[in-house]
Amino acid sequence: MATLKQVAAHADVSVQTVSNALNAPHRLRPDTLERVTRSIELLNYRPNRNARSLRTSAVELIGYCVPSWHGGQAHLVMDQFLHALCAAAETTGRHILLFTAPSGADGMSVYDDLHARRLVDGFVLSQTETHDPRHGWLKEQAIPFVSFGRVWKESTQPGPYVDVDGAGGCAMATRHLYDGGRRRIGFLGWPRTSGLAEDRLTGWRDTCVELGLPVDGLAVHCVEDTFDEGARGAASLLDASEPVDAIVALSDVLALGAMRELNRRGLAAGTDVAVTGFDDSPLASVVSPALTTVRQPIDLIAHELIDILTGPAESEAPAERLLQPELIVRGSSAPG
Amino acid sequence: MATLKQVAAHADVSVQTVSNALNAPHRLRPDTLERVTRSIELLNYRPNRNARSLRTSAVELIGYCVPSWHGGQAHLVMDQFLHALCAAAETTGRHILLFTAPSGADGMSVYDDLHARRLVDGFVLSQTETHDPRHGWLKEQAIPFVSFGRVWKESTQPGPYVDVDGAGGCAMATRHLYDGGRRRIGFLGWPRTSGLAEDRLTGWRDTCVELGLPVDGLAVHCVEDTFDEGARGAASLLDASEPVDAIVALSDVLALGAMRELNRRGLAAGTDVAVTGFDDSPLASVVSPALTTVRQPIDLIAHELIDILTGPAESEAPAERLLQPELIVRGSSAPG
DNA sequence: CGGGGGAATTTTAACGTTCAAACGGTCGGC
DNA sequence: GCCGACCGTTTGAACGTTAAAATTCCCCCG
Repeated sequence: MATLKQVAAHADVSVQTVSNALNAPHRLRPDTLERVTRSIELLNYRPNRNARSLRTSAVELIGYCVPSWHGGQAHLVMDQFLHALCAAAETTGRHILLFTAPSGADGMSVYDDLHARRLVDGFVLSQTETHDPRHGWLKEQAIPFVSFGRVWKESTQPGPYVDVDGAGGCAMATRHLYDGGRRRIGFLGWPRTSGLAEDRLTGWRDTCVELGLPVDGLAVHCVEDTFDEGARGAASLLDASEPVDAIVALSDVLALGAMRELNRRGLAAGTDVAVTGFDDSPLASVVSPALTTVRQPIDLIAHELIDILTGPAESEAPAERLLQPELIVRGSSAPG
Repeated sequence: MATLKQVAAHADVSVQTVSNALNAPHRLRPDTLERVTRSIELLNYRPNRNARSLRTSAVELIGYCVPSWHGGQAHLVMDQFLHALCAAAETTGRHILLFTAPSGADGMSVYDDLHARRLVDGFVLSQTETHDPRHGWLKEQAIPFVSFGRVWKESTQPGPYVDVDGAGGCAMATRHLYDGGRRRIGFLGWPRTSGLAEDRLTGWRDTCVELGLPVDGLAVHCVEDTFDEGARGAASLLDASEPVDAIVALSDVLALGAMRELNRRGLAAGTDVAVTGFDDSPLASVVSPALTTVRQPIDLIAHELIDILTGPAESEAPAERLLQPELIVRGSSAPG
């Protein structure tokens, strides 16, 4: 494996000149640059990242804690997210380093260790939970990080974040259903302990109120994210004295459960009752009619995360970016 | 951030002694070790990985190319796999570095670059395709790697691999259905161009033949991995002059599609017609009755991959490990 | 033609670690 | 009481790179 020294010898210049050819080419006279470049290519030289990192004390690696799948609740879009994050990092010459850590405060030593041993420059956090201890701790340690997802139920966000406007997404879905002629729109959610669920619920409720649609008794809180719970929730909305003609679900899984229930009752999803989901997971396109759903702008999220993390040292206020999701209209929400 | 030199000064020994305290403690006299250890803890010293890597030329990082999700076809267990791989790597003090690369031969320069620039020691390959060019190329370049998944349709495997016995898995499922009293078992697969599909098909076919069950006309090749295709395939098996009483599906998605079709016809999955899937994806537990499915031993796979990659230099023959999957029996395959 | 000055290049030193060799001390054997 | 062996520790050098300072080069101006 060729080193800087060998390239220098070959091009008959000093080592530093070769280094400059790569890191600050404008400093070289065109003919020298040309000569050095040729030697570099001829010897197939690649800079040794470790030596570089040792000198500059920057490893160009970003830590990401790969979440453990706690019982059933899967992250159906995690592979998309990781791919996007990776691609975004690579546009800046960086890479993603994966690691595992216990959740909660117990995991902090892992973050600390990775940073102290200089395996990573900083972290991208996801799977943010209410009262997530990581943000405050990292900020205190002055370890660079950015969070995908807000720390719910905190008065102020410790540190920079990127998040998707869940309320806005559900509002879009609700308005879309209204535009399709729906006038009694139910909501399938999770318990209110989840900040994310609360956010999305708000989007549906506010929009309904704004449009003059009813909301009382139209929000169902499913206890877990399964087809069955979605079906059960849908059933209760359909069995009401005045049944719904549309359902906004907090997740694709709940939405698919609802569609199953419609199917079971001989109702056509998208014709008799419209349904929308959230996340545009791979499931959405695997059913028929295909599921109308709210897609998070994953590539943009990843790009913003990397941008914030690798951008100029944060000024006074940490960056806070709330991105708008996109409504993917498919068959399940055809006009009624 | 404390360095070796500072710890040495504090403990009043040489730098090398501190280094030995960490890497070869047996060389120190107990009292010296004790003293050095105390200084290390007091100063909260952590070895700088870059300096270490520069000296030893081993980065303790393993590259993994995060697959891009090509249109719909999602990797529902990829998050589990990544978590397991990460955890396995960490037991050896290593970590996973993610990257993206174009598929096919075009991506080889990325692998080459990562290795040449010393960002990784070696690679774990997955999403192995028929005639995958990566294995041969990496072997030729003498870059360490191990593959999850065989290179199908090659006479000999270039390099070490870990794989799951798909034929065995489907055989288990088939035998399980037989034991539950099923005597006419259909198979939902993919086109034969996929080595993986062929492997699983074989397991079903051979077992049926062995048990004296019919196979003619009982294998359907779905063109894509969707609920609809699964439903369509199931329909054709049910519409036959002599309908099936059980279905072995190549994937959980196809199995769920089949269950939907049963549902639509007023048949009870698990009672009237038994169904099994493959992968134990999060979907399996999200339906009711829950799906009987073949689970790949993900943790074991990850462990074996890391073991092979980080183990002693390969001897004559590269390691080849074929692991047995596990049948997860749930409601969808209740005895008929 | 000598000097000034900016551009191009080289020299020096350092980043933090580990390897290999050298060193000093202690002990047992002859 | 000297030599050799061994153990524990230190010294010197190197891994491959870049920042900063120093030097050389080249050209222009007075």
